[in-house]
Amino acid sequence: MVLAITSLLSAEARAGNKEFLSIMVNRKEIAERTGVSMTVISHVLNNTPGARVKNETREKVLRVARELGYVTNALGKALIENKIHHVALAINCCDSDDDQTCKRIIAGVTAAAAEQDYHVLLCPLKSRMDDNLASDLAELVQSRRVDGLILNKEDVLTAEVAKLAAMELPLVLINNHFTLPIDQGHMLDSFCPDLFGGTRIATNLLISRGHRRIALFRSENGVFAKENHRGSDQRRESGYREALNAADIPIDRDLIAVGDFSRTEDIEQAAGILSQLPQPPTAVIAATDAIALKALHFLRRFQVKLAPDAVVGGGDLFFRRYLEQPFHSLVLPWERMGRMAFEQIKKNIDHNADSPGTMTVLPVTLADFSFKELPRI
Amino acid sequence: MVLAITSLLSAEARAGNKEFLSIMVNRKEIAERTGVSMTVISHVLNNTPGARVKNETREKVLRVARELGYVTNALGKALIENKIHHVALAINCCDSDDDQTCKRIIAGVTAAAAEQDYHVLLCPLKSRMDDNLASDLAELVQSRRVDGLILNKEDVLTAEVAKLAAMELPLVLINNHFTLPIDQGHMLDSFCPDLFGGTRIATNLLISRGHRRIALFRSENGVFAKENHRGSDQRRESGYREALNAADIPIDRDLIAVGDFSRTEDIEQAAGILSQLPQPPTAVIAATDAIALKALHFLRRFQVKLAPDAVVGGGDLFFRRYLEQPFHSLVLPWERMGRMAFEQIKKNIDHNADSPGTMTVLPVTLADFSFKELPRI
DNA sequence: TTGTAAGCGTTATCAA
DNA sequence: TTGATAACGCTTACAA
Repeated sequence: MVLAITSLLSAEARAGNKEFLSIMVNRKEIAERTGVSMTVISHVLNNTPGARVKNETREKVLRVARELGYVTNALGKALIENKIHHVALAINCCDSDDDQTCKRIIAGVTAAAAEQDYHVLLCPLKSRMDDNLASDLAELVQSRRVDGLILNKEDVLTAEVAKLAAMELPLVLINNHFTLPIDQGHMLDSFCPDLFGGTRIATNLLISRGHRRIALFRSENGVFAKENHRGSDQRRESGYREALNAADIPIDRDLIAVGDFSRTEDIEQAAGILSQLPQPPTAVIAATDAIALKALHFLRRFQVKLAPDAVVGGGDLFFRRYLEQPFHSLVLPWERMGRMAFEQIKKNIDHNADSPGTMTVLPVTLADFSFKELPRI
Repeated sequence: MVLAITSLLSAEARAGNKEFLSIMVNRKEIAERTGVSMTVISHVLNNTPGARVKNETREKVLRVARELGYVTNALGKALIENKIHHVALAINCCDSDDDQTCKRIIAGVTAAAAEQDYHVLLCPLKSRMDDNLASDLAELVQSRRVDGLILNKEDVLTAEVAKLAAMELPLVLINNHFTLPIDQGHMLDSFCPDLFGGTRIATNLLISRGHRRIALFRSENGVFAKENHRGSDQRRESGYREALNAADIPIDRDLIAVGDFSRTEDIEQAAGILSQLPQPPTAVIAATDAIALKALHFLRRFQVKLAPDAVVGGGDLFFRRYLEQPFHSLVLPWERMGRMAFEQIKKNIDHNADSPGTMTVLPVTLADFSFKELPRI
């Protein structure tokens, strides 16, 4: 049931309105009204550096342009300059709707773009569906709708990225490092959070609180994990191991839960297994606050109770502060990565001589959060 | 600290690569290789209805186009058709980062747009800052970067929307009904959730569980609330009152908490006041799950304990199911609204004769969620 | 069935 | 300091 109310206003009453298209002004009109040529008008409106225009003429043009409400047609301009000042941001917004990653990356990219008079075209991606990813995205550039691509997809097939890379179009990756085998040496600009360092920090925190049985919820991305040895969850596990090793705590494989934790069932199952261990964990590290919350929930149901500060999630989602059992979280620098990704693509667009390609790893920190603020009840 | 690794690959090794721009093919090239005129090529590539092209010619053109990897330049086409097949979605993504509204609207709009070969330009809005909103958005259309505008902003100044409306450009509103005074009769296409009905449902649910002291957290939007009598929180309060009246429960103004609940402090303060009442509430209704969670948190600190099913939030955020004290939530039809908004703007763009304008109210439902699944611990 | 040519709104080259 | 004129890549009368 949808309630719709239609305005009763008669067609005649609105008849005087011109269509918006018909009131759109072009430079020919300015030329006619000012008696100035297109060339000069162009110089005035673009403030062409090094073009001398008599002050009187300039002001006349500007005045008429303002009077007519003239706005430059970006398409005409783009056609000749071969730059429309748009970039595409390809990102998955729909799935795993329980975090803020996508919003924060979008915020970073659009903010940086706005500062340089760029606009952002949004291409929603489906999780783990790469059918025509490369060609769909390439087409956006080839049709000149955008000048370059920012691709945020962790679990993209290497072959698809390779296709894009081969096209030599302005491209920047987020959450995905792309490197061809060392002897071919091609590298794409990319930005990733330092999940190794972040997880080490998280693990160290828990160790410093006296925990020795720390469970790690670590995703397994199937085919993607197999072909990419630098997969994000591998990096997480390395950080975890590094911290335990440094503290001389033996690694117990049973504490490392592996599954597709975008599926709640997998979290429940992992929690069940952990709870059955002879010595269940006393602390938990999870990739996201969503996984942490669910893990905590299911562990509770399986009678495993953790201290409120014995959990570290990721993403610093607001809700973790207002739980009866609040927990720690890693701050992932999504906005900053978005900003940097735009700034890099802008460079690639401007000097389209291809640069060497840089892979950038950004620091992950522990969210500050005092548990004293929130006494347990 | 940012760790950056630059590829060691020498410039020479990559020297053979052509710039992507130089490999871009145009129709002149197809014409040369096939010996066919631009006209025919155009007919073939566009499948112009009612154009007869010899099959042999058609296949030759298609083959060469494919061989060359030809992609139509959308700018050239748009310049002449005066349609670029882009729409702008103006929406606030950054602030109040604790809900999914923005993501879900984006998902709806982009999905519907993709079905009709449209692309979406994202314009991030700042909360309550309307400086040049109308002229900034209008400029997107006037510069022909987009064919129309979808504006999602609840607390926009009426004057700014009126400016946009006056320009008669393709425009659709989400979360904002715009109506000029009845004698002027102008109405814009708009889509809103039925917050009146939704809140009535929520209130009825709590009444049916035996609650008679139901607190309502209802936002006050300052200047916007004053100038707009149909503000969303007014509609919420009406639904609440309607349900109580129908059940013959007297309305106690003390139970209606008013504040700017995007600020956590306001929630804390409201919870404090509610807890001091001679008869504190036994149930709570809040606009969003985020507010509900925080309200619950602070009420708990003020020693007010509610039953797990005595709270109704909004937005059906995942976390509410995994709390020690899970709660109900209203499902707001954001994707659907996004879809409908796109479909409407598409119509407005195509038949740009202006239509009467329709305001559409979409049903809000109670999220299904069985508390039996989750025994209290 | 195919081709010629004008035009969409801009910038750029070159001359005046 | 200004102005013709030719691009840019495409569509579309109109002609052949």
